[in-house]
Amino acid sequence: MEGGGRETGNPLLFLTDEQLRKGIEAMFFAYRGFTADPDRILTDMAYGRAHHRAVHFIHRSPGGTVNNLLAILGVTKQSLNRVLRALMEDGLVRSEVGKRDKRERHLYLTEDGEALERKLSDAQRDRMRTAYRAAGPEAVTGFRQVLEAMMDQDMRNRYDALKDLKG
Amino acid sequence: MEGGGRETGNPLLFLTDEQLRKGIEAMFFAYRGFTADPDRILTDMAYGRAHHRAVHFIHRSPGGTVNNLLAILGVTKQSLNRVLRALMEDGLVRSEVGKRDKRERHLYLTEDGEALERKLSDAQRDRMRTAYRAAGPEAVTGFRQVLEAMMDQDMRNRYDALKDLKG
DNA sequence: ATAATACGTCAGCTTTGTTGACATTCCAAG
DNA sequence: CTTGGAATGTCAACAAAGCTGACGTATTAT
Repeated sequence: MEGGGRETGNPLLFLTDEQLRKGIEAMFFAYRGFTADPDRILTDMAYGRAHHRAVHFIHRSPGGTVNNLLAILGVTKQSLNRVLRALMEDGLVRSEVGKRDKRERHLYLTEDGEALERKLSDAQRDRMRTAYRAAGPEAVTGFRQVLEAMMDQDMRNRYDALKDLKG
Repeated sequence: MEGGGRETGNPLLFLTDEQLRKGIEAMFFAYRGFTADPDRILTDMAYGRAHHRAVHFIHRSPGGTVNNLLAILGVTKQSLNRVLRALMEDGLVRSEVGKRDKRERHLYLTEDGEALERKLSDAQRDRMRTAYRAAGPEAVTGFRQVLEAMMDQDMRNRYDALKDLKG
């Protein structure tokens, strides 16, 4: 019984398949909650998660180029273009031709775009805040540590690049 | 400056918008990593994430009914049916007419289905294990606490129901 | 001059979700 | 025993959001 413990008083009990499975399922169900509030807001206005992501990251690095955003999101330009076109037609995003390099388009949120971003991130932050508060500061540190260790290297790079912008 | 701190030596610094934003972005990028390995395996065999989820939860509660699975996954029966049909045609899932209630179909993985499940969950567990090991046991506790606090109530119920099966 | 880059766009395909409608089978209550 | 409702399956049609491939057009770099 207690199969596979290499040492007595095993300090690695948190690495059992049971523990890992619980982590996997927690991740699955929690991600649902994580996206639930924005999803509700977005479907009311004929947008989806893709629009949310675009709006979020344009807000995060205003003036970024299309290629830049493409790299962060990891989708094809055709897919992103469809989303950006809709957002620009609806006046939530505007693009400026680059000064140094006129091939580039720099992306910005309009006032309306910022308003939507605030609405979405308020909802998502509220949930996050509630969860953080319930779990406590030490749990939050652990939460972030595990998530960061779970990223692919290139995801980690994208995440770190964003972190450097302000914080 | 340091806007909005209600107390000096504020013990709630982990609840700043900056901290929350980092958590949100960490969640976004980490979920990519979380699904990356299974996704790679699945596209090689013309399956997608939906098939993975079905296989996972059938494995978790063998003999569960279609309705049961529907409740866990939170999709329409039409959507699930398409996935289940493919899995059954390919001999990975079998369904048994209920003994007590013959309207119900009880779902099981075949040997091939179990083999696929193992392949997928091995990949996912490997990543989880690496992340857990890197972060350490205390971080793992915090990770789970925050995730659980982030779930909607009904997600939490589904999660807890699965937990009770074995662990 | 020519090649490469950044961007946009057309067309077509896939996965996975959605509604709505309808048939079948079966349990249970009247 | 009939009938209502539950559980299931299936058809059709559609949408969101991803993909590939091809092509055009500025613009910059070599």
